[in-house]
Amino acid sequence: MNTDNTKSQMRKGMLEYCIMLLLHRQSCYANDIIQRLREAEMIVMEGTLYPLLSRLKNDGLLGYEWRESTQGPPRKYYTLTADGEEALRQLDASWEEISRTVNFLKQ
Amino acid sequence: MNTDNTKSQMRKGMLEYCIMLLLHRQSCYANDIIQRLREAEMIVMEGTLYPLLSRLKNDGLLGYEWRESTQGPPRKYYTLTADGEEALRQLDASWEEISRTVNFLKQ
DNA sequence: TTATAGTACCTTGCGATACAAGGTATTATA
DNA sequence: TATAATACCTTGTATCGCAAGGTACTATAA
Repeated sequence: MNTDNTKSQMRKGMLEYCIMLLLHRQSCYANDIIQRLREAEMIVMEGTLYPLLSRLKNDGLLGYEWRESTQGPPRKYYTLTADGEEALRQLDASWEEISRTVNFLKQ
Repeated sequence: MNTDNTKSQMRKGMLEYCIMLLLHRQSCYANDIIQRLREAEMIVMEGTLYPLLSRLKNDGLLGYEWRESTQGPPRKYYTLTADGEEALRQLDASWEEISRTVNFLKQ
C-alpha cells in the first residue's frame, strides 16, 4: 500500500500555493520558507524549492533582492509582485473549488 | 502567467483521493467516474483515469467486476477493497492536514 | 448482410515537477 | 589557514496527468 506516495502527491500541487500564501505575508529567503512550511506541517526539500522559486520569478510572479546576513553569505529575499498577488487570488479561488469538490464528494 | 498550469497541479494530487471518495459511495465504471467528477467540477481525461484505476487495482485498493450493458460493450465496475477503505481513511487524514496547513498559512 | 456510429477499454509519448544527491561560493570560527 | 556553517544552485530519476491514437464490441441504418 503506497499511501505515502498518494499523500505526497496530494501535497505536491499545493506547494506553489502555500509558498505564495507565505510570501503574501512577508518576504522570505529559501531557508525561511523551508522553516515556516515545516511549522505548518508541509515538508519541502531544497532541490524542490530553488527551481520552484526560479520558475515563479521567471513567470514574473516573484521578485527578489539580496540582503546581507550577520550569520553568513547574503540571502535572496523573495517577494510577490503585483502579478503574483493577482495569481494568488486566482489560486485562492482554485483552492475554494477543490475544497467544494472534496466536501461535495464526502457528501 | 500560467495559473492554469498551477491550478491543474493543485488538482493533480487530489484525483486519487476524489476517485476513492466516489467509489466509497458506489461502484462505478470509467465513464461514470468521469461524469460524476465533472458534476463535482473536477475534470478527468480518459488517458488519466484508466492508468490510475489500474494502478489502484494493482496496489490492491480496488477490485472490479464486469457487468453487461444494454447500451454497448460490457463495463468494468470498480469497488474499494478493504485495503482501499483503510487507505481512504488515511487520505482523509492527509486532506485534513492539508486543509489545516492552508488555513494556517492564510492566517 | 454490411457499413456506420456509439460506447468502452487500453497504450504510447510528452511535459511538468518533486525529490535525492552533489556541487559552488561566502562568511565566521578555531 | 583550515574547518564548519550557511546559502545558493544543478543534475538525474521517478511519477503522473494529459493528448492522441488504437482495439473491440454492440446497436442501428442502408
